[in-house]
Amino acid sequence: MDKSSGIANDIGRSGLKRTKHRTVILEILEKSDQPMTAEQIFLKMGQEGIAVSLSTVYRAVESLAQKKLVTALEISGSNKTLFEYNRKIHRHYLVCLGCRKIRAIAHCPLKDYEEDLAAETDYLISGHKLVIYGYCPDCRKNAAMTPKEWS
Amino acid sequence: MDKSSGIANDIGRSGLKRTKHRTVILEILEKSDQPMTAEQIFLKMGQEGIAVSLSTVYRAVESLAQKKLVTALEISGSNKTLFEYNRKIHRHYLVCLGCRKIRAIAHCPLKDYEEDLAAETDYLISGHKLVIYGYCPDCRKNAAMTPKEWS
DNA sequence: ATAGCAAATGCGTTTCATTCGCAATAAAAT
DNA sequence: ATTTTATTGCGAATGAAACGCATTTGCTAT
Repeated sequence: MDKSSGIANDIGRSGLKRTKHRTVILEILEKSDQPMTAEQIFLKMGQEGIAVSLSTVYRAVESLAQKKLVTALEISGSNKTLFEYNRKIHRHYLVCLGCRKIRAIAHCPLKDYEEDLAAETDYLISGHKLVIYGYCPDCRKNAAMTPKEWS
Repeated sequence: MDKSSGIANDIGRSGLKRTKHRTVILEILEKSDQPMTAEQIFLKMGQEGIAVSLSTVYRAVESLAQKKLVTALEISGSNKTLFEYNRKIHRHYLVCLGCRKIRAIAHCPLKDYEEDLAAETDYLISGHKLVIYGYCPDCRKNAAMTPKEWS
């Protein structure tokens, strides 16, 4: 079996034990175009015939997040934590208030701003989190629908 | 009693009943330089000798938030919702990862960016949420301390 | 004012995401 | 192969927030 590349090996290299469950979880996240909740991962594994306990999914995503293999997102509008495969690219999110789909934004408009802010406040800036809310093209027509809160 | 200005009257004008509890809660938030959790408000009221049920605090901040008199913040690092008096100014937050103090930032670097993004994605942009993380001047020296997660 | 009504409150209970304890199991180290 | 150590399963615990319902309080029209 190939041990020098792939997701399973990323886990090994991280210092975590390379278990079946963690491998599958990371693969599921890698394939998903949307961040997923622990429960969604759990259900997906069930569909794929992989028996796993929900606690294990929680513990797996937590350890994978600690090792930076996945990223945990807290995007309001749901009280559930979302997890996504860490593609090692700094990105932001555009959340559709209609269908709740999450779209990643590659461009970061804040690079320069952080420097200005550091100079102004004398803070040591570590990073930032930006989420933008709106309605996607498909949902624009229905934008009058219940505007779910976001702030 | 003055009925044409002040916090109590803001509540009345919002369509909510002007109750003692809601008035006190809004006053507490107005005086606080930090956003507060429901429980902090509850405790503060206790200190001030005002008997109130925690459920009531939750319901009060919820209704006040609905009427836009207070703003609910979900800043990760704690799973508790923070509430702040709505000073009707669009603002962002600078969270110190050391002492967890929250400082408001008046300048918003995203005004132009939203337009570009709308043009690029064909989304109807409603708003955004930006939180910046770092270490305040006091905490910089200890920046090596356990860096609490923020993403 | 005051009676009548809808909204707000208290208190206890419930929900729901997430975490934890502990015994059983599987992965890495020796 | 055997020991060591991390991971898993299961059920129970936690903790923030929501809820049901009986009671009380603020408004509003008389």
